[in-house]
Amino acid sequence: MSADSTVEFQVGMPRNYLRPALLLLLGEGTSHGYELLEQLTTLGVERPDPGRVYRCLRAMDEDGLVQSSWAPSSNGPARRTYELTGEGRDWLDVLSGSLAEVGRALGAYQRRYRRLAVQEEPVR
Amino acid sequence: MSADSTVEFQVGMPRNYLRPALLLLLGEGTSHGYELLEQLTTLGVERPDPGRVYRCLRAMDEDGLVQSSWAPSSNGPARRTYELTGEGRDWLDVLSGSLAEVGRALGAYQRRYRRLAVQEEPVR
DNA sequence: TCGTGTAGATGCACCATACACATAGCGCTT
DNA sequence: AAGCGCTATGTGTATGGTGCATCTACACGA
Repeated sequence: MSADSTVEFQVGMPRNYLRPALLLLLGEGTSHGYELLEQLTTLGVERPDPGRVYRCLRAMDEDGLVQSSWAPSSNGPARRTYELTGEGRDWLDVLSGSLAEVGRALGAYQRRYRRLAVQEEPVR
Repeated sequence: MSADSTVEFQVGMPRNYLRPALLLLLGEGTSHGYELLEQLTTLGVERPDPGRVYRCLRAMDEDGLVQSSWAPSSNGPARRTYELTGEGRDWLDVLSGSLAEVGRALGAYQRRYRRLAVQEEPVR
């Protein structure tokens, strides 16, 4: 960085990314919040907020995208396990399509950035 | 959609996408807010909010990422033209890197989604 | 002079996100 | 049995990004 940069700024994952991410994980297999919390890191959610994840799951439950049921654990308290519903599966398809569009836009960004980068730094 | 879906939900562009988008456009050439507003659609910002764009430009001006100056227009009111500074160029590099990471995560998402899609619908 | 396009800007409400914190079961050690 | 750490699920709340409405002002043609 050329300056000291008291400016701090970060870009993040797409808006409302949590829902499609959880839907995908649940599409891969029934699971519970605590486990999903760990698996989210494999989808780009660096340090998932437990509160947000649990709230999101409950919201999707109320919306009928997932179905929940309690299941005992061998080494801890009971778990609320979530299962993808048909409607949830449909939404997974829709949202993955939206994310694909976002991905394409980001691809366009990268191509234009690289074009800019090589023409400004032909040296090196 | 299988159900009536009173549920409406949309994923959007990455959080704080506007800043890197504007920095890229300004990297491609000095411009003014109203023009940038139109060019943003080419970077995935579907219906850019004028208020937000102007505010973002002013904020980057205060942060020293861009430099502004007034220029007369041939067919309308004067324009505040923005030019990328060295620090702005540095931030463009940083932010495009972050966006690349987001893009990679989205790529991972898509691969896993497709794997799921083909294994559940081997027909067709 | 009235409408339309250009150009820039403010006010504000909403909602996603981030962060802190609370609760509780279970196994293990002291 | 008490304390500790891990598992597991939540609630409360502040912050701030985002969307929407609105305002001003200039230029130009009908």
